[in-house]
Amino acid sequence: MELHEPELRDVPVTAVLAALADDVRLQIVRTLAAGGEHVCGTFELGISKATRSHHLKVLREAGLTRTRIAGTSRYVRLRRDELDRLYPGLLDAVLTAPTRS
Amino acid sequence: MELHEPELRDVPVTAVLAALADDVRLQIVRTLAAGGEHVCGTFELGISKATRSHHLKVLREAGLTRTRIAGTSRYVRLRRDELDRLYPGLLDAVLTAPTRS
DNA sequence: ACCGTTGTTCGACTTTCGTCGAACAAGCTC
DNA sequence: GAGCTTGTTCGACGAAAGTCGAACAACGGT
Repeated sequence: MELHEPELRDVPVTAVLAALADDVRLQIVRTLAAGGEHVCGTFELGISKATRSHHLKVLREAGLTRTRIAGTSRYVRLRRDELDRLYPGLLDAVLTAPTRS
Repeated sequence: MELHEPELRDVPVTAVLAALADDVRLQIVRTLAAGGEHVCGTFELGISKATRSHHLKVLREAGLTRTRIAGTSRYVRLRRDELDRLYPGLLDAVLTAPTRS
């Protein structure tokens, strides 16, 4: 399986912002921001696995996450260092924002 | 004319991000970031005035801009101080991003 | 009062997006 | 290999967003 993980500098800012402008994806990012790798299936999102797969794809193709395949599972992690370097303050601003349901 | 200009803290982060996640609106924000007030009609956007009006409304209702009415013109300005206070780094990160396209 | 300017609002249309069930692919275990 | 688990892909659907022309409203000037 070929995973499309673009260079962050090749992704339009608007695509990065659009990826973050969704409640479900923001919840995923918040979870990932705790650090480390997370298995796709362990997110508590209240959506179908098809939709979860879709959102994770959006995040990955926006350059926000990286995915490692191991067996039947996929381990996702936030590309925090790269994000902080290219968009300093962005992630922090989004993550420290109040979690209005 | 009643202008809807919400308190920034009452706007969901996702709405702020969504407002910024559009090329036309980002161009408007970049122009406004130069400082001062700008008359609606002076933006060079290559779109119809109906569409321009729509985008300015989105920005205003996302808490990003403030509009002052004077005669038949409207003067728009960026709510930079409030934005920097509530989302430190966000605007800078977006504005310093390469202007691809 | 008339006309031009400025900007909003109203359909209408097209495209994009979020969502799901079903089918599929790949791996693990027995 | 059979069966289970994990996750993606494929339509399909409804909702939302971007776009426009046309109509409208408000103001200013002559």
